[in-house]
Amino acid sequence: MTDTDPSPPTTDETPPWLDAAQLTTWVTLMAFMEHFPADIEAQLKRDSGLNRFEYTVMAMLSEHDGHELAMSDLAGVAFGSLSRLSHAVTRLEARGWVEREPGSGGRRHNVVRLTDDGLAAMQEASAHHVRHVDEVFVQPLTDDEVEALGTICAKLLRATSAEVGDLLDRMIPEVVARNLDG
Amino acid sequence: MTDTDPSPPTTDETPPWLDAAQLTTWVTLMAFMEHFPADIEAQLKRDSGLNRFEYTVMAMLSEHDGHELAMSDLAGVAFGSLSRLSHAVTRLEARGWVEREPGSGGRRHNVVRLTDDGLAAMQEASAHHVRHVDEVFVQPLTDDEVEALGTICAKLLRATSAEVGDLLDRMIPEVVARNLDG
DNA sequence: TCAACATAGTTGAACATTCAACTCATTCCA
DNA sequence: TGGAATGAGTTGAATGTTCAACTATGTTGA
Repeated sequence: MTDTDPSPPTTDETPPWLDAAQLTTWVTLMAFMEHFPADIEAQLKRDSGLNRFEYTVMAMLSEHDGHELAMSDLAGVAFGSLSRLSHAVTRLEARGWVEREPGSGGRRHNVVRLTDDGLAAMQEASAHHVRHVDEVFVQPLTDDEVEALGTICAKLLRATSAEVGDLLDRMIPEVVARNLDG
Repeated sequence: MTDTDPSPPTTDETPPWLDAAQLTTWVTLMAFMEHFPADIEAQLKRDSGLNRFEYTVMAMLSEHDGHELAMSDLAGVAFGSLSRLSHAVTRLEARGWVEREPGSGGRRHNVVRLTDDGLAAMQEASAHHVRHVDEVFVQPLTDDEVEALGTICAKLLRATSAEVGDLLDRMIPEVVARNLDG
């Protein structure tokens, strides 16, 4: 595989490292990945004692019919592994915010349901969260930037995993429908 | 505080939840924050047995004069807390890739230095990493998208923390200089 | 009908990060 | 000179995530 042509990149060989513009964005993105999620976590922890994953789990439950979802489906829409979800549900169960139930009907899938306390906690939590998201996401960006960010993240996500890309494509219309007229 | 005017938002009250476009991007961003860093981690772990933070620490050391940096400075440029860094350095030290040294000169700051083994490991690691970054970041995006992503992440970052925004502004010219002619 | 396999979920141990407590040197100023 | 206070760094316990092993149900096909 000794490639004697040093011209355009896209070969099997090591690609060149980033140019100035790419490097600037890459470093910014690294900083973003480190600090932005941590900021969201901190707000949730402070205001509701929940971490980001637990909040997402509760939010997804609260949006769905009967406030319940099968473990695997919930893991998918909350973007986590089944194991991570199982541990998280154990913690939420201990606080009385969700309960496990052996699969309704013939299905052997276990479902998780939000309790009344859980729903109340969720409403309280989301009031704070909405304010924070407004501050750190809605206010700083123009409409064009919001759109561009969505497009770019979707592309990058698809480059790392086609499955996640597909999951997102299926999920987004549902999320939008649930939130805008549910 | 019963607000009887349901018109424009930006008051002290709870802002409205996201519109369809914002929601689409927000969900995509949540998925991105969950999966993209995990994908980078997985590549580093698989190819070099390092996590993202450890890789960044070693990369920053390898770029600096004498391959050494004071703990606090290193924590800053690697975007982590001093405690996290101290634990990470303990792990890297155990593998013989870095060594601690009581502050050179009069200063009482401890410095960390990359060993020869560490530098070799880093060169091996970065060869794999460069290929992966090319695949999941450079190839999927146009030049305009790269630029837009940098701008947007910087804005969001600044909205969550002015300090991190400032740190980045100071850091980026240095990183670019070190990588393009060092 | 039985064995093999796949799917859904749980669990415990290992590991990384956070948090709060601590040490040690340095500076400030009284 | 001699404390407070400050900054740098370490440490151990608590928490959350991952990983691999495990259970249990369901499905397939000989």
